[in-house]
Amino acid sequence: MQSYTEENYLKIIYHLSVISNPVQTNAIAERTQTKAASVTDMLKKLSDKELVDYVKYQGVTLTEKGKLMAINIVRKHRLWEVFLVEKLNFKWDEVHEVAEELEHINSTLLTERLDEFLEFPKVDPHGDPIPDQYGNFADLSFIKLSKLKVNDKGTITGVSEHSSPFLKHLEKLGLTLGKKIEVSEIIDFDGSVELLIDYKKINISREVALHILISK
Amino acid sequence: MQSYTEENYLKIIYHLSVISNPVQTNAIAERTQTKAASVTDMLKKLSDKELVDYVKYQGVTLTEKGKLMAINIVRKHRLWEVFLVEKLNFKWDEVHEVAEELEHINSTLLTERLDEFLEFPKVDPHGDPIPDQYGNFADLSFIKLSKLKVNDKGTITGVSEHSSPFLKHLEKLGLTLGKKIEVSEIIDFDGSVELLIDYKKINISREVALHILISK
DNA sequence: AATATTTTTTAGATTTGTCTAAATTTAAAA
DNA sequence: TTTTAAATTTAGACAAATCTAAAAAATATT
Ligand SMILES: [Mn+2]
Ligand SMILES: [Mn+2]
Ligand SMILES: [Mn+2]
Ligand SMILES: [Mn+2]
Repeated sequence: MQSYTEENYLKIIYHLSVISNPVQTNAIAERTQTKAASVTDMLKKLSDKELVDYVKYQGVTLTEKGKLMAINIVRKHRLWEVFLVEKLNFKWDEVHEVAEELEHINSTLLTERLDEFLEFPKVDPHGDPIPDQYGNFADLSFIKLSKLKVNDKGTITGVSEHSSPFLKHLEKLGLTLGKKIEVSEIIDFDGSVELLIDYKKINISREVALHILISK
Repeated sequence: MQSYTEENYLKIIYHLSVISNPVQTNAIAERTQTKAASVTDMLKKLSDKELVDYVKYQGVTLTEKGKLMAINIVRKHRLWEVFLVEKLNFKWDEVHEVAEELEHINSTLLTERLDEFLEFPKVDPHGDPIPDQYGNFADLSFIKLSKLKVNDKGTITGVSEHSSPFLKHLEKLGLTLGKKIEVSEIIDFDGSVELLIDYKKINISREVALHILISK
């Protein structure tokens, strides 16, 4: 049985692995809001438990066991986020802190029943994929519009924000499901994106781009 | 901000206050599964925080502040139990441990939205009253089945023992919330009670009768 | 009232997760 | 290839929550 703290480390290492592998001490320290020395202590502990492969001065990689645990925490986090938004009418920006706590409730029955209750959602309110109980992610063939580069083309296949103001805004801009778009420019200043749609150029904020899902 | 541990102490002191006031160190130690010495340490800490009035060698009483905190934890515990049973199809003997963890999630928004989602339940799956957000309990008038006389009638509205074996036993006997019963005989020999339920006679031990709550 | 028993508290130690400051290793720059 | 800088680890300390064993206080019993 892992402590709340160990679980947070595992999850953070999991997320950081996507960017760099192995994961460095300082990167973890920054995310956990602790000091490098504390991280070193924890890495030794996780290594003793065989949840990470740790090489002094190099960094850590999750073992298969550690990875499964991390994915399970991510699974719970995202399921709870769906619950909060779909059932309790939280806004997409209100769910994170609470999910950060709920993800540590350990009960397989609870997790699986929650999944069922939510009708097995594939993505969370931010468009992030929800792994199944075995740790497998459905291959989602869409990415956030904000991840596209200049000249990339694609089709709008979903949104990861369901609020009325947001949807109305999209509609007004002509950004509806099935529409083909092309990124014509990305403005460094504010991260906003210029799109080509229906032979017209429009500009959307980074905030909006983050919640539009694109498939190629 | 209270720690998980402090919250558990507050809740336990609250429950024990009903039986004896002030609450004694050993009683708390038994409930928290710790030693008396540990309890003494915690009582000093809670006293410093003005959550309890503590008199050496005498015991503790919750302050108004401490009592409100305790009631809020009880509120969350019972709301989550309702959620688990009503929405996730948990059985009434399966909810306790999970609620024991969920009760520590601190988010007013979450608690109030959950209350609303559940349509403001007045009692939990065991018939225990759910306080409102100000700490007020609806006046529920029930008595122990063991206090009934022969020929007394009533409806099962709660239980005062939440262990899984006990609850499963009741279920097997058909003694669930809402069922109407009548006392047909009280056996002097062992204090067991003969009941009329669904036109059938069943016999329950005094031990069981002590933990069934009846309203007329 | 004196003695025995129970209850509670103190003293000192341990574990977990954290910190600061100093030492060490690795990486980058001159 | 030295020298410098950055990243990481060790050493030693601390707060929270717990423990055991011994001392002290409150109750109960003769
Ligand atoms: Mn967390
Ligand atoms: Mn999310
Ligand atoms: Mn608890
Ligand atoms: Mn209950």
